[in-house]
Amino acid sequence: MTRSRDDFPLSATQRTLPIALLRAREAVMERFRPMLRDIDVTEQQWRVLRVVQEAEEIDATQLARAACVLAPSLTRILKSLESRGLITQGRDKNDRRRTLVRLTEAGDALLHEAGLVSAKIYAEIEAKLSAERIADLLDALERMTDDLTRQDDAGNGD
Amino acid sequence: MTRSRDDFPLSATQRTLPIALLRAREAVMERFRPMLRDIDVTEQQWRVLRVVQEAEEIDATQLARAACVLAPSLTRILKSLESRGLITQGRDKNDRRRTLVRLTEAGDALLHEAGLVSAKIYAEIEAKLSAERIADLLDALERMTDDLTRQDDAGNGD
DNA sequence: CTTTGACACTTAACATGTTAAATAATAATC
DNA sequence: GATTATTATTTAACATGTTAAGTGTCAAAG
Repeated sequence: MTRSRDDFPLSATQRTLPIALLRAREAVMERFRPMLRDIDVTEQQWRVLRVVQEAEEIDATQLARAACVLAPSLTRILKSLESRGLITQGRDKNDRRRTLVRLTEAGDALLHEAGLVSAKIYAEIEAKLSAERIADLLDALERMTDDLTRQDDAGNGD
Repeated sequence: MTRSRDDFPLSATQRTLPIALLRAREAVMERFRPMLRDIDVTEQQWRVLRVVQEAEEIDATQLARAACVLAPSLTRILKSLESRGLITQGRDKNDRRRTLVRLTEAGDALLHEAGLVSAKIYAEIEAKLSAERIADLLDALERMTDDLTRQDDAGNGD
């Protein structure tokens, strides 16, 4: 008799932004995990690959920011992806501190294949929630992120 | 002229639920991290402690679900919290497979102190975003989580 | 009562999160 | 140009995420 996956009472802790955001993200990611597992790529590696793909070439700092991974994690991820032949790392000739990352042909091929599946999954989610609801939610999330990140403690007019 | 921390172009990857939810959560948690660091408790440990506090006594499975941590993580977290004297673990006498977790007095005291700071931070967030916006967002997130988690594949009535 | 299966953790192994410290290269200053 | 500060990345150490396999307990059959 499966009692449903979440039968804990919705107490105060559950009605908070950190938990709600975490649970919502889990619900979404659950649908992508099988695909990621198929191509043997972790969530974080996938985000990194996607950002590199979109940027053609990108340095590690911007990559870390866009893919939402910390620098130490990115170091390990890039090492792993490079050893798998999916990306290449090179030094910026103008600033040799910077690492420039590019997708290899193998990496591009992998993303092309998986991208189709990913798009399909996203379409399924859209079909279930409606594109409008998703757009509204994305807007609200973006606004909140922006409002919280902005450090305009001053006039606080807004 | 601070160019703001995130000046990467809002490309397609950024406009997706997984990334938007991740970034939003980061923006929120950023405000709580100093407090957590003060009391030397990680995010996950904090969630576990909060859930235990609300439940008085709770078994590990429900605890893991409510605190959004996986069973293997919970095992380590409980071991750590127990060694710090914040919680106690006991066996359910009716079902000795189950671990029952309770807060110690020290744990209760810690949560009482930190809870005040936490509430204050949450109030600051509410002041910045408005309680209504947060409530609406929580509703939207809960609905989405529910809609995505529900396995309503037509007939298949559970 | 024994066997089988299901359930509740626990352990193991690897990847990542997180913080602090270390390296290397650039930029600023004297 | 040498010193200092800053920036970009890496390394280290510990905690957690994630999956798979292992262990002990309960429950249903035989």
